[in-house]
Amino acid sequence: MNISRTAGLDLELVDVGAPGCSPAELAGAMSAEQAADLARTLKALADPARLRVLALVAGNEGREVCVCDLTEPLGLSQPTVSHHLKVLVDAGFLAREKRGVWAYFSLVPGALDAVVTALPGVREPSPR
Amino acid sequence: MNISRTAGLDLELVDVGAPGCSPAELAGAMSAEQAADLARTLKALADPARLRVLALVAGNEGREVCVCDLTEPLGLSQPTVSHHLKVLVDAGFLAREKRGVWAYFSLVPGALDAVVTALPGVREPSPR
DNA sequence: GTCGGGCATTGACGGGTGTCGATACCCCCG
DNA sequence: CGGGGGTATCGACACCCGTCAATGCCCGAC
Repeated sequence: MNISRTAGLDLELVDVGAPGCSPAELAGAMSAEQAADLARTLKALADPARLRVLALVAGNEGREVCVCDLTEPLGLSQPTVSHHLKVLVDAGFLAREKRGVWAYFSLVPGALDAVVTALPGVREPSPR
Repeated sequence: MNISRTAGLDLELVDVGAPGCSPAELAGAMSAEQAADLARTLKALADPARLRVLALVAGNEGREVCVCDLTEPLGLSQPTVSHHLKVLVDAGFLAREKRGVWAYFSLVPGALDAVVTALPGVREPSPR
């Protein structure tokens, strides 16, 4: 869950010396590791159930949300919901706090914004 | 199996005092269609090769980019690159303009920003 | 200690996806 | 008109992913 990396988009020049269709080299390349990292994070978001989980948690910031609160609105079994929650926690979008028998989940502030900032060609979110 | 959402549910009578699953409905729900739609769009982004394609196209806004420009920096075969480009075009992120034998690709303005604003719990981008 | 219940993990299954080679398409140039 | 070259499509393969039932784990209640 290390998506709290510096979300600055550092562009690097790629060295394409071989002759292709155009002699000029392409700018704005994204490194393979950077792309794989971003893709992994986006894959965690690219699921209807997980998006709905995030929306539900985001819409109840004051009140904490546990697993059994989610199974019914999502229409999924408890193991499936638990699986999605684990994916979101591992991706750094949610925080799990286990109090007694219940597990409460909350949004990790700035996690979504970090993804947005890392996207190529997206305007920066409004500062502050 | 749980569509027993009887009308006239008392939204204000939320028993937040009791721990565990509260009987009240959660706020901030995202419709299933809305979630599926967003997820489909995000799946188009959640791939290292496609992210690199977007970065390459975004970094060369002035100059148009064709398929053969991308195969080498990506290290993928031409059919695979063509496939990824099709996915991005179908998702609305890229525009294809075929001039003669060559196919030139360019970013669709605002497509990425639209995704960002549809994300739950993300700040709005500055309208500049 | 024993029981009950909320949550996580496992195993299995079906469907989706990225990748490539081969091939078809199609437009420009001799 | 025929050939060449850039693209798109097809078929096949391996792999990953979402889902559930069954099961295990662990904490609080009695």
